[in-house]
Order: sequence, then structure tokens, then C-alpha cells
Amino acid sequence: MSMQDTASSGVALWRLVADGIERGIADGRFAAGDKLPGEMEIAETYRVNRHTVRRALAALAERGLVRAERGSGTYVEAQKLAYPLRSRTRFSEIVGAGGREPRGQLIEASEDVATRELARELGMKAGAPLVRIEAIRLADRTPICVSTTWLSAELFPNAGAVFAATRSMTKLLAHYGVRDYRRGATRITAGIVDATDAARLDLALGRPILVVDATDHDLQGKPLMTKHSRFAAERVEFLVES
Amino acid sequence: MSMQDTASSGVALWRLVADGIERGIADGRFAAGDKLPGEMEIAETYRVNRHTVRRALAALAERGLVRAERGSGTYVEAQKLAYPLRSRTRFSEIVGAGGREPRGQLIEASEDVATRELARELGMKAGAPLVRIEAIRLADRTPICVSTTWLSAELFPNAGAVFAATRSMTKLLAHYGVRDYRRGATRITAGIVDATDAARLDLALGRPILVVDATDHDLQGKPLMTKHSRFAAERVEFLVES
DNA sequence: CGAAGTTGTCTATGATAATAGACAACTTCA
DNA sequence: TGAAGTTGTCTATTATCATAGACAACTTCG
Repeated sequence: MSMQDTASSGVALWRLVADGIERGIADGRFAAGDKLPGEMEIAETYRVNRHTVRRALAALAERGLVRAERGSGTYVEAQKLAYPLRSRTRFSEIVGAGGREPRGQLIEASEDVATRELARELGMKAGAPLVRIEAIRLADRTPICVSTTWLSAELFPNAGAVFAATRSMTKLLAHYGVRDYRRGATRITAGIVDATDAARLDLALGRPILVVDATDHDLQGKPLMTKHSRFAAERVEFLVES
Repeated sequence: MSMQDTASSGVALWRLVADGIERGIADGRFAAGDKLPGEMEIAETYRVNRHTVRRALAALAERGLVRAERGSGTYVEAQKLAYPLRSRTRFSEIVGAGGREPRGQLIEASEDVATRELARELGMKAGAPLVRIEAIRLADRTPICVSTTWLSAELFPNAGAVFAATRSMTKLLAHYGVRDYRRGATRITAGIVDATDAARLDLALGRPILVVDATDHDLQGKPLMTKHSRFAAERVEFLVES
């Protein structure tokens, strides 16, 4: 097939090939680490020139989805999501910047009371009412992390329902009039996934996780929410900027 | 803006302009009969050459969305076919109500056996003989949708030939003594047209389709046929009544 | 080692995309 | 009538898209 065969669609051929391969990766036909078919074979299935296939693969490689090994083949990258940790950290922006679609999903929302630790982080008294939101975040269809978020039940009444609707912490805060916020200190540790999180993250038992604790503040420095997140270590790599 | 300014996306500039104008028509910024901004003005808003705008407008004109009048302007021509989804849904009536002439055409008819899913929909056993009818429906000469329809080969023997002659599902059923029928649950999703359907619907590659799965029942609730239809999203607008 | 298969790179050609400028043909409106 | 604004058409140039062939560099495996 060449562009002039079909009524010109305004979409480059290599883009169609790249989209096809990417869908194959997204829906699991090609798993992480798998070897893709050879360039010649791909060219035949899409009925395009090998160079067109190379263009498509180059685009995917630039986004880090695949990696070519000379003489051997092209492999699906153990697609670790590059996750820069800055003061202005937004999951949706990070995932979107990688050309993938961010999704958030509420697992559970409940009322809670502040432990001494939580109270200190959030600048309130121990025993104060909190909203606890358990959520999962995905890039395309790949689970990236599960987070437990605590917010003041007084400042953010009904926060669980709002998050369920907006599926985004940023939008949740905007709903209460918070237009911007900053991340405070972020603590990173590692651990082994427990059974609950393993199921949520579609991870095998015994695999490592990155554990991140962080508190977000408004521009005046007032604490807004504190988070306890568990990332699938095999899918993420944090970038700490110096 | 030129293609080399942005990281090359594999989508032609004129296509971006055309999509932008089409969205303006779809969401009502430009109503049917309205005059579009002049080519120069469009070129400035999108920061492209006037010739690029003309390419975009030509693509829209070929699809019948706009009509250029020399010396005067370019006008919005058509509107989408309003397609209400009710229990009594007849393609011919919907199209006829819009003052257009409905047409149906057989693409292919073949014998098939019921998968478990089809068997459940049609209330039969898996492996039961089916007739599969691939058909296209048009309003005047514009393709609206392609449908794959499955019917019991025992209840509707030779259904393919009957449809080829009558070109209407309603008439086909009447031929077997079914005087009236109702639509059951309808499932609507969206997707991207594949190469086969693109050719049948006269759609460019990469354009969206509405995917509708539905099963029709007789007045006693017995399943008659189940359909898998793909509508050209740019030509149809579903109306779900509350 | 040697053969087969893979990715990387080079040259070359034709079609398409996008830009630029100029002018004709036509409509609208004062 | 005439000026302003619109679409239609022409030539020209540059960059990108897609194809084609050939060969190098490398990996894998018998």
C-alpha cells in the first residue's frame, strides 16, 4: 500500500504502523521484554516498505517503548515510566508527557481520624476527622501505583465522591477552590508488595515496590493532603532533579 | 507553523485544520448554512499558508460538509443524521424522516456457527447454524453504517438471498412472518475504522466509528437477530431518549 | 568457523506536503 | 460605477514521505 492508493488521509503511513504496534504493546500482544517481529515481517504484514517500518520503530524508540538491538531484534522495553520528582508533580502531566494516557480510579473512600503522625503532617490535632482515599493510577492500561491519600474532612467535605467523579487529585482540589499546589518533602523507600497491592497492581507476589510518602501544600505553605503511594518498581523509575 | 517546527507527528497540517473546522461544525460554533471565516482569516488563526487551508476546505467539501461559493465565501453544508435510539428503531424510517432516501445493500452472506457469545444473545446453543449477513446502509448515496447481522439458519433459511432481494431487514423478517419486532439493550462504543470498513464506508483511515451491538426481539421477547454495526461517526449522531 | 537472520546506513527516485507570490473571476455593498 | 473582499488558478521552491536496492555490522545457532 502506498499513500496514493487510498484517498490521502492526511496521516502518514509510518504513523499507522507505529499506532498498530503500540496498540499491540498496550493490549498485551507484545509483552515487556518480548522480541517484535523482524522489520521485514512487519513490513509485509502492513504492506509497506521496510524503511517505513523503521520510521515507525524509530518513533516508538524515541518514546522509550521499544529498543532495537543490532543483529538480534527489536524488543519491547521494560517500559519504566520516567517519573521526575519536582515540587510541581502531577501524575497526569508525567504520564501524558510520555505519550501515554493517565487514568485514576477510586478504590475506596472512607472516614478516618488523624494519628499523631498524620496530624503533624497535616498541621492539625490528633483525632481530627479525615477523609481517606484509596486510589489506583494507570498509564494506558498499565497500573503504575496505588495511593492512600488523607485530607481534612472539614476542609474537603465529601472529598471521596468528588475524587470518584474527577478521578484526579488536581481536579479535586480545584473543586474546592485550590488552583495550584506544591509538593513538600518526598520520602522514598522500598519494600515488598503485599497481597492486596499485588492484586491491585497486577504484580506477582514478592516483587519490589517503591514507597513514597509526600505532603502537598498550597502556595501559602498550608498542608492540603498527605499521601502514601506504592509504585510497581519494575514499571517506574524516579528522576530526582539536582 | 510548519511541520518541522513541531516534532513531526505523522499527521498532515491540512488534516489538523480540517479536523478543527469539522469540530467547529460538530459542536455548533458553525451552524448549517453559516459562512465560515475567509481563507485568509483561517490561515491566520491556524498560522498556516492559505493553500493549506484550501486543502483542508477541499477535503471537507469533498465529504459534503462545506460548499465554497466563489467571490462570496465558504458555507456549512450538511448536518449529521440524527439517529434516535428507541425500542422501535428502523433505519429506513429514521433516514426517511430526514428527507433522505434509505438504501441497503448486501455485501456478503455466509453460513456460520454460533460462538458462545452469539448463542447467548440469540438464545440458542453454541455451535448452532447461523446466517451471517454483511450489509451496508446508505442515506441517499452516503454510506452510514456497515452491519454484521446474525440470524438462526433454522428459523430463517436462505436469509441471505432474501435480504439481497429485499435490501431491508424489516422486509426480510416480514418474509418469514415476523410482523413487528423490538430492539433490546444497545451497547455503544467507539473505535477507529479498520481498512475493510474504511473502504466500505468511504472513510479515511484513522477516522472514528461508533460501534453498536444490539439484539432485536419479537413481541414475545424471543431473540430474532443480533447485530454488530459500525457507523461513520462523522455522519451520525445518536440520540438517547431519557 | 560459517550460514542465516537481524538491525544500521548509504544512495537514489518519485510523490506528496507546505510555503510563497501573483493575478483572474466573482460577489457584495456603498 | 467602483472599491473591497472573496474564492479559483497558476508557477515555483523546499522539505518530508515512501519506495527501492545494496551492503555493512552484528547476533545467534548449528
